[in-house]
Amino acid sequence: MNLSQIELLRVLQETQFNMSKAADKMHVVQSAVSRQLQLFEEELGSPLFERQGKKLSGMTPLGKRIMEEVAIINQAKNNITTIAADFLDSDKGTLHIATTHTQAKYFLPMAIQRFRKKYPNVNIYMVQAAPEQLISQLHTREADIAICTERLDQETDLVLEKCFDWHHAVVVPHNHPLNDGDITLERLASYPILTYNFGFTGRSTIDKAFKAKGLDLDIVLAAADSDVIKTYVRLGLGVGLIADIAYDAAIDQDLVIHNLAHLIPSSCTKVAYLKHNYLPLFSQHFIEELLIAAKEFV
Amino acid sequence: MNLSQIELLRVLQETQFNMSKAADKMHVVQSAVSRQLQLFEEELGSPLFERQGKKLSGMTPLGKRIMEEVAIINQAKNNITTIAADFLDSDKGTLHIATTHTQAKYFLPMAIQRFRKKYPNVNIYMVQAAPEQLISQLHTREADIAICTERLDQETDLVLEKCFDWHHAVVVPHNHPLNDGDITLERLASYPILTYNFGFTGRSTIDKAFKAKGLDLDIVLAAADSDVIKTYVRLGLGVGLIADIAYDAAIDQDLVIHNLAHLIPSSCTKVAYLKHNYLPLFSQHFIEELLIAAKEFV
DNA sequence: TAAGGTTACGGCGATCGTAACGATC
DNA sequence: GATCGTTACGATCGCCGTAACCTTA
Repeated sequence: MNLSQIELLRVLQETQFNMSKAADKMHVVQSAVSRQLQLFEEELGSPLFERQGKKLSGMTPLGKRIMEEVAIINQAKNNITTIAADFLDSDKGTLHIATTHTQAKYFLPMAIQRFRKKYPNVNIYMVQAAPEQLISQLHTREADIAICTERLDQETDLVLEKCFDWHHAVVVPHNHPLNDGDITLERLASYPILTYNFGFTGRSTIDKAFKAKGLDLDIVLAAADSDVIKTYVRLGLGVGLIADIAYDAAIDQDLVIHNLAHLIPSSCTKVAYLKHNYLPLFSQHFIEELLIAAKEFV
Repeated sequence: MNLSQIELLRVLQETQFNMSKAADKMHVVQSAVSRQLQLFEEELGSPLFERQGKKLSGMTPLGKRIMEEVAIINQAKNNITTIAADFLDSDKGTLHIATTHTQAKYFLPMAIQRFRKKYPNVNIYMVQAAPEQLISQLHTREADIAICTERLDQETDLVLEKCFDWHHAVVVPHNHPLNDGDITLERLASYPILTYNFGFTGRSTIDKAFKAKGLDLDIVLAAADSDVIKTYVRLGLGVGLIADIAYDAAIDQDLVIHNLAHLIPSSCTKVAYLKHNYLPLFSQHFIEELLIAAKEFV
């Protein structure tokens, strides 16, 4: 048994058991992968993968159990290199942040600006993705830190820290009838709606609130991006349901915002990272910066 | 980085940083160890060991931190081979039990006899040691399971399961004056005492009980072994303070036993094994057998 | 001088890449 | 025939062991 065999198992899982792709990822030829897998299975005495013909089609019960240990080993191995690098020079490195558009544009800029000043030699990569992909990016180490609102709570192998609570809001042009009188969910539902894609930026909370009142929404446009929504609100397509933090008082003067705190439950933006995963000091400091920025942000 | 380097770190720790001994344990020559350590430290970029001249004298802060990950990797690696072997044939293997004399002689026989019947192909090795060594034997994998009374509670990386409670008792010859009238700690303290070595079989509980009353014990003989104590009680050296479970009604007819349940707090025999350490099915069954035997035992 | 560690060097074997072949869609 | 995997074979490079040397108790 050796570490490349252990890593191979992880890569095979990531490539859905495709040896050729795994070979590419590991920078070796495909036949090397084939042989190493054979050797490893031979050493253990039983197959780890189910096979259909020659292709791998899944994992055996033994394989699944062993993957738990494999994941532990890979993480500890990565920790060793990270810890050592951090010890050598804790001001240098790379920070991969996975987040959604709304957070990247409205919440993160302040924290990132300050962080850059403290750590000019840290490269920041911002990975934008849908919330459901953020978690898998943590697991595949494409991202070190994930920041978002949805879908983080049920994961048991993540460390979560709350940043700030926010509410949804309506944005409409100045001449819109919604600007007169109280706003209710019923009134809102009578207009064409522009809001986030499902799974984005508290969309599930929106749906739940309307559903609880038996209201159907006429969603004419769904986007991952608050700015896209605002653009089409300006064009008169309907009323925009966005995060209140996505309204910029300076730029969005041509739109009127009405907070829906009393109608739709608040959402919470959180930062997440893998449990048992060593984060370099600068990453830990970035999280601190984030929490400070969050307090000022609300 | 490779697995033998990881294992080397563990072995170096076990040998108190002696490369020559580590080389022996790993079945390679000493120069190979020297080079592999150099290579590994070079790869990480900083030394893991403190040095006095050429000799290793301790671990650097970095080294200590990295040893945590090393321990995780080694354990997971061992788990992989154990799981695979267990999957191949779960009725075969080796069980290393570390325990003290009292448990081995008076508690374990029944459980072991039954276990042998179920698993005739499992080799049982009984490692006898002082309680304080049992834990380190778990860590070094000299033992899979430890059974004893003392010193297990504060360890956070062990899984503990309670077996049974027992009390201390006095054993004296038939003609001894203690056989007449009530027994008190004060009366006991007026006789020469024979009991366990410190650290063994609830000795600390005994000391605490007498100390609480301000009594000094005149200990004429301390042994690790209940039978040694009984032998010298028979020779008239004094009164024996032993575990009640170490009195065998059939064999010890020439001695009178008085239970001290009302004078000395009870002790608890526990079974312990490493957290996150995969135990083969037969080992898990042995523990179950142990718990059943414990219920019948009291 | 014994015990512990380093360095240089030669040999062996593990593992890789090339390449030809087999299977499955 | 494109994709995916296996097997055979030659070459290379990593790692070990031998051996000579260094350092400290």
